[in-house]
Amino acid sequence: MKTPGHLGEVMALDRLVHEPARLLILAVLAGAKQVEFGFLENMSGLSKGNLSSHMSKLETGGLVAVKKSFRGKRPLTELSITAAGRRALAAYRQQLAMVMQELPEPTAATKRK
Amino acid sequence: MKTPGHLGEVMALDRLVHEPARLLILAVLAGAKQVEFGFLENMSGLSKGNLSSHMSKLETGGLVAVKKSFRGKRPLTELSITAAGRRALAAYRQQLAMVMQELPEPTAATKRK
DNA sequence: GACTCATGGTTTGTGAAGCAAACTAATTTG
DNA sequence: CAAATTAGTTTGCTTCACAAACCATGAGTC
Repeated sequence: MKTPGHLGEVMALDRLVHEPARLLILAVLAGAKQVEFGFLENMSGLSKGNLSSHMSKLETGGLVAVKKSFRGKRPLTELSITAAGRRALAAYRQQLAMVMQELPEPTAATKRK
Repeated sequence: MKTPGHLGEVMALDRLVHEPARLLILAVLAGAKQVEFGFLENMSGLSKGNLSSHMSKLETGGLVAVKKSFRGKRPLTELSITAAGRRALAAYRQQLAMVMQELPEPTAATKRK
């Protein structure tokens, strides 16, 4: 037996995108051409360390491009979303939409404080 | 600086619910009073082992109640969602809805095959 | 010039998580 | 009675996410 409706889609969610910290990063990147590391750090509340490691995973997965350069004499890391990243995000969004259709609306029983 | 809109909500998602396998379990349980272990196993495609461990986590978290008995001479494990489980699922659903508002709609650039 | 502090990250360490495979135990079947 | 099925649990392995430590450069400042 298989799961009814589109609920089974939930098992196919892309874990690289599904992780909250990375989903946040991707969503921010989707709204800009290029974003600095430090901006993302402030925006997300992630520590530099965690941001760095999530960034590397997204880069390895090909969802994000990382460009390292210098601003004056200081290092500057900028991130941008790739075409594959946009596709992955769109696919994730779509699967999520189907999953949400199957989740029950809050009822009177669940609404009480 | 904080993240704009409701995007920051993504970092507050309940990890116990966010895990796909458990979300699937909760969604199924939300649609029935009581469900047998074996039914859930078939429905989800999870191995008994994985199902057992996710079940334990949900039980420990108080989102699910587990009732062990016998059917004839064989063990029978039945799961049901608790009130806390329904609330957690509803809260998750709601946060997810806010996150999805912020995710970009697929555009022409991402739509091509 | 030696110290300290800030900037911009990367590396390392650790506890927890998810999954597959092995195991337990009872029962039914050949 | 041996083999296979049912119904789960336990164990072991690999990966993960996060925090803390670390590294390198630059800018005061005494």
